[in-house]
Amino acid sequence: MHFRFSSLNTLRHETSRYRRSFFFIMQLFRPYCSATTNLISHFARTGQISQAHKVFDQIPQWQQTTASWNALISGYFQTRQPHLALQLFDQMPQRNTVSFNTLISGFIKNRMIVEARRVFDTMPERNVVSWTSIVRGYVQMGMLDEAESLFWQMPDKNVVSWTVMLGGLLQSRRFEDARHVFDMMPFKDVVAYTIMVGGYCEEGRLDEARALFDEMPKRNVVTWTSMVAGYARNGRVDVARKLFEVMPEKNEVTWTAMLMGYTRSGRMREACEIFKAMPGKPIIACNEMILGFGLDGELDKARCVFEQMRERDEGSWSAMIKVYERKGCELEALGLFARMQREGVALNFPSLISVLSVCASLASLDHGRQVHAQLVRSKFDQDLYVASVLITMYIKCGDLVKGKQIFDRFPLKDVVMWNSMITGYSQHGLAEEALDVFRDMCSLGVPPDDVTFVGVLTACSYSGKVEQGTEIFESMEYKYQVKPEIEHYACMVDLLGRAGKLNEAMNLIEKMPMEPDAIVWGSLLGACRTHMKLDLAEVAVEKLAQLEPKNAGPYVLLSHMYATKGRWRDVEVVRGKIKARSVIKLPGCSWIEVEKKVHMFTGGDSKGHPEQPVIMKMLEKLGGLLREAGYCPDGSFVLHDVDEEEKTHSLGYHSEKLAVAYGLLKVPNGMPIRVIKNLRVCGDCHSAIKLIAKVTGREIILRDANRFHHFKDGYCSCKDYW
DNA sequence: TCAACTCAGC
Repeated sequence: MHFRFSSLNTLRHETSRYRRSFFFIMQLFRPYCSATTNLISHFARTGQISQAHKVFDQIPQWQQTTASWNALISGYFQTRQPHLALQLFDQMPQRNTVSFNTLISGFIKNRMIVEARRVFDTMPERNVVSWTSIVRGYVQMGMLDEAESLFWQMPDKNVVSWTVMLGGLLQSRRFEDARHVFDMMPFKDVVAYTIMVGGYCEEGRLDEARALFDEMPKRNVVTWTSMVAGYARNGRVDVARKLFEVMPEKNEVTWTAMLMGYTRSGRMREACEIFKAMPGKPIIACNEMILGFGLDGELDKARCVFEQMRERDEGSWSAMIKVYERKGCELEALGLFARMQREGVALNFPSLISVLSVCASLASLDHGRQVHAQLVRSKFDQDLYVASVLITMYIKCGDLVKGKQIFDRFPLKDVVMWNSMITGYSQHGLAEEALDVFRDMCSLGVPPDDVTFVGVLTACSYSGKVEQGTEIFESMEYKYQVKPEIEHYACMVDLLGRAGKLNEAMNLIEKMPMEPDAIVWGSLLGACRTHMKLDLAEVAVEKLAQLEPKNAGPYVLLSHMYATKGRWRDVEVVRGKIKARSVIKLPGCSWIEVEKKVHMFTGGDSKGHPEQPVIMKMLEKLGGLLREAGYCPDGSFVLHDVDEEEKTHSLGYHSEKLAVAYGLLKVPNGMPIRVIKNLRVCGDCHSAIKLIAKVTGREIILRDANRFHHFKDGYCSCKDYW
């Protein structure tokens, strides 16, 4: 390239021409300048920070506006790299107030309030945004006092500043103060109103929310959605629906809120209708459907939704896993968890929790350990909640030592963790240990909650500590400020009943401040059966018949009691009632089989029974497996035990024992089986497992409160392990 | 370029 300057004049002329054209070009490129800034900020906003930086590096320096620097800094904050953002800030050729504001809000986004405050204190000049940002920072950190003091110091406030403060007050449930601030606002826009409405809704103060909603001069989608969600969340689904129908405009969130109203109240028919009509079907809505179907027992439909999703997030996986866990499909849950990892989905909190629960109910220490290892790797194991679930898992799997180890590792325990340990010990019948933990907890000043007392009372009940249990029960309210709920009364009925103090148990029931439920009466009935107290048993059975008209279990128990007493006429009468209640008919079963199976569901055990359909499915699967093994060639199967004393076919498998038996079948071959449930291994359970060991040719080791039970070749040997 | 609002998960 070469230049030809003919003369100085020309040179001058040329130069000015060049200068003119330079400004002309600048003029031309000004939109281009803002276009690159836009591009950078777009990439930065969407988390593509490397793209943003690449564009920034490629453009000439004159295009690197302060705005583009700011955008880049904001991007680094957004991608959680505050150090890089700060580095960039230091390199900036010139900074404006926006740059400082970007820094403040960036630090706040990364929950670095101290750094944000430092910037705020040292920046050359502050505007409303700076003030609002820092107030918002304190609100976000829950430091409301700081937020308030700064808010009132603000030289001038705009709607946003007021709104931020209002949000903070509502967030910490200071409704009266919030209302005061709201009334003081010189100008209220839709957002301010919406926040107020949303705050009331969140608290369940629907009438106040509605009053404000009706009074608003203008509403937007968010306002409508808040109101609909408020009604939907608080069990007023039909009101929510009415509002939903008349909304001028709906978005994904609105639809999802409405859907949730139905799924949460178990109204799946309506939920389906909404889901079908919903445009776009966002992931959250799909996840909600999975949970709704699943917890309603429709596992296939839940899975169908899961499989049909175009895109899944970790919530979808955890929802499906949780559903399997809750419905007793442990292997399915583990299988899905494995697939999740194969497909490269990041481990996430809820699914790890579900899987741990699965390990606990499978009592599979091996799986449990594997999950534990993953928890350690992903650093989730430091979480107090996770640790509590881990403790429960180890204890349920019979590894009390490991459970205790984890428990001891946390110097600061929350009530949930204390409860895990107490409940764990009590389920093993280790009353002294449970009570020790309870005492430690109290002496450290951790206030026990309702769950604590269920654990403690159960421990007393299992170990026959009547006086101690009674004393604790009576001190609950005045000493610990925990109001006894129905489950505590049930524990007490169980405690007194087991100890043979049936009249006292009955007195307690009569004095209960609430209406006794099936669990309470069931506890009494169980105790009556143990102590052959017929008159009270009859009362309990009548009550149970009213509460659960379709449940034949109590009558079956009563018929056994009559049979024991030789009152055969009464047996016949009760038998009629059983038949009338045996509405479940399995294919290939005679009525008498059904009667027995119905008894299996409820087992006459004092503890409540899980969902019948799940047990039905278990029975069917178990039956199929046994049939395949040629054990029951006639197509029927009855796992029964002959009670030698009473000469009756007493089917004592309550659902949980059956679950144990079924769980055994699902553990893959070649894996050692260890089972511990919160039950003592008794004769009937033994025979079921013996049968399974024989049919499947497997060696099974079962562990209960005191012993190892070793099942092999249809025989069982026991040995103490303490 | 920076500041406010609605739908989950234990």
